[in-house]
Amino acid sequence: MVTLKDLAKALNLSPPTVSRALRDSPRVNIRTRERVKRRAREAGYVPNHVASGLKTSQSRTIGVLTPSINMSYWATILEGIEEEANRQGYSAIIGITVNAEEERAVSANVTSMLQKRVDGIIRISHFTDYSEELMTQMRGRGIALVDVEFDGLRPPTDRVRVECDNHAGAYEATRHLIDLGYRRIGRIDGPVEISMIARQRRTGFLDAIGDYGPSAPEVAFVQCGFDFDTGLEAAEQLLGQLEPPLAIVACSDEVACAVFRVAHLKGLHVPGDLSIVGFGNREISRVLPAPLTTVEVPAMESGRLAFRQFLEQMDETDTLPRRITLSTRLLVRESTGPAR
Amino acid sequence: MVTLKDLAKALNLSPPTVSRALRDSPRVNIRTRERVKRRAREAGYVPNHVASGLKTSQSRTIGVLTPSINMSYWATILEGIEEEANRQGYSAIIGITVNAEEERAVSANVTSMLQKRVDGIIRISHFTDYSEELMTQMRGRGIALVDVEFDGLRPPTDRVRVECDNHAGAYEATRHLIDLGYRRIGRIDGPVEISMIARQRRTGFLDAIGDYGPSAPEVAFVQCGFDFDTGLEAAEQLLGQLEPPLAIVACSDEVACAVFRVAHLKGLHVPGDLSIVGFGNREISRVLPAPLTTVEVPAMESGRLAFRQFLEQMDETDTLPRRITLSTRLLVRESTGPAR
DNA sequence: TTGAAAGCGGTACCAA
DNA sequence: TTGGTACCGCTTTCAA
Repeated sequence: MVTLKDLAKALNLSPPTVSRALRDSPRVNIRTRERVKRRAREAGYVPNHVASGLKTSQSRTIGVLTPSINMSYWATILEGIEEEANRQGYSAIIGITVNAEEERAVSANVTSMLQKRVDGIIRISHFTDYSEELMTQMRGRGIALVDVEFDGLRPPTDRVRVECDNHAGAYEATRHLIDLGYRRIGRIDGPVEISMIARQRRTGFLDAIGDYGPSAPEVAFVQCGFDFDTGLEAAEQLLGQLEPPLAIVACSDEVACAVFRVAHLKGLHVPGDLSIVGFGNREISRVLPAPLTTVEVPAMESGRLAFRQFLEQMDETDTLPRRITLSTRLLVRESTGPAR
Repeated sequence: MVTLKDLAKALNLSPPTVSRALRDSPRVNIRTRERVKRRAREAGYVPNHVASGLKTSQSRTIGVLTPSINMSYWATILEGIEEEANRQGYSAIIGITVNAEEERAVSANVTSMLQKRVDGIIRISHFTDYSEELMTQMRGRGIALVDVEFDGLRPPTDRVRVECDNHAGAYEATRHLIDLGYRRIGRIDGPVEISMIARQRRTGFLDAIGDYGPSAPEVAFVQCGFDFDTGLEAAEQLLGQLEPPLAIVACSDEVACAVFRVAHLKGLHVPGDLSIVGFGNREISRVLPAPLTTVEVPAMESGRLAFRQFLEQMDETDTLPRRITLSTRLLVRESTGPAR
């Protein structure tokens, strides 16, 4: 396995010179540079990033903490991070931090990332902040921190956050149904006791309703998680009422699917008998028998942006805390139609 | 930032002793060990894996090449790898290698992985093998190679492969429909010109039909990719026929969704007017208005297994090439019913 | 423009 | 059971 030293010997140069040449330093004669690079290529030399990282204390590696890589929303954010990181010559190591035991998982993963000397950590959709202990460690090591879609009730205000505009998204989705003429609208909320995102979406919904003043439609509320299974129960509650709503705003695409399913079981036609709006534009919403009207969130873009925020932090001497909110967009498809 | 040397000084010990103590070497007095470890904890010492990696030339990092992290099948495999890797104290760095330019993407990613001195590379669902150049590099560096769901027509026979039993899966799915009494079955094949998996599934289908001898049902074939969009066209072809089949075996869940969609547009009831079987048990198949009968493939398990195969290779002096095939299982849900 | 020496933070080897 | 020394592969002074 050829090393930089080997190269130097073969070329009759010193290691520092070869090192500089390989990095295109102007302090090396241009012809020497070419000679070195050609030789390196011929010899199949592969620079050892762990060695250079040791010296420079820059690993060109970031850690990414995510609740899952198997749900398209988070996975898409992850993909954005990954893509941008690779483009910039960084690698990402991923830690999966299942919600159930977020704290412990985070701690274990962060420890491992610290050992690998990551330059920064990006965290997707977490509920609780890092422990004080971890924060001390990370600050002491100058690790750049970015949060994407932080979902806890007390988001960290001293750092950089990237998120999408849940309020506006829910507002627009609701408005869409009202404009279609619905006078009685069902709302399936997310887990508002724990989730900031669920709250923002609810508020968006309520504000849309409120903005219609006295002519605002009547509202029926139920609540569940963001997932399909709890969504099923919520949908049954809502559609099991004596006079069920003819239009429903769900807190997520998964829950919208659940509504769809229950409607199907009850022989309700979508959108003829029931209009449904989801949230997220997950892949699934596009491939349903009747594609879902939903709120598109720029997940990939938010991942890319998060990485760029990390890079900026690396350059800055001190970072000013900030929050970046990405706009959403309503996608009208086939699950909503005019009220009869 | 406290280093091992700092610790040694503070404890009045030599660095080697501290190093051993931290790794629980029996060559260190048990009481010294405890003392060292306690002190390390108090001091907030975090071992530097990049330094130790430099010395031991073991990075405890693997590279994973995947076409996407955003489609549940591959993402699930990835999750399995990731999970098992973390459990064993490894990290994974991920390279996304879009099909369109697989070769170039692979090469760029592998180069970056080599620079990071990964101990091995696991590759998910690729069509073409590594270039000779890369193979030489990787062999020279003793990098352990594992393939999961290699999909090319000429799979590498000199390495370790993990895959699921596509043939048996398709066989069982087909048999299921025949047993339900269908006498005319539609088949939507995957991209058999390029994909081994598509071929295996087709063969499974054909063998199931063939095994019924003279009483075998009639068959109508169309073909597309594994994705929803091309599936749409295929489904239209099949269901647009004068006498369309009443049961369809699709090459993937995405394509099955497309069939569902087209059936919906034509006012066909599933499974009343049309039975559909998918392949993959992607999340989506579970949350459709009528959940899909499909073939479950143990994706998570195959990821875990792939990592374990990597670990075994690390231990072995020379690896014997092998192929490990995981069984599939038919999940009967609501998209199939008896023929009328 | 180039090179010598030192060191990044650990670990392996050998000696004590 | 412990310590001294060298070294992993590269980069950063500083001097030539």
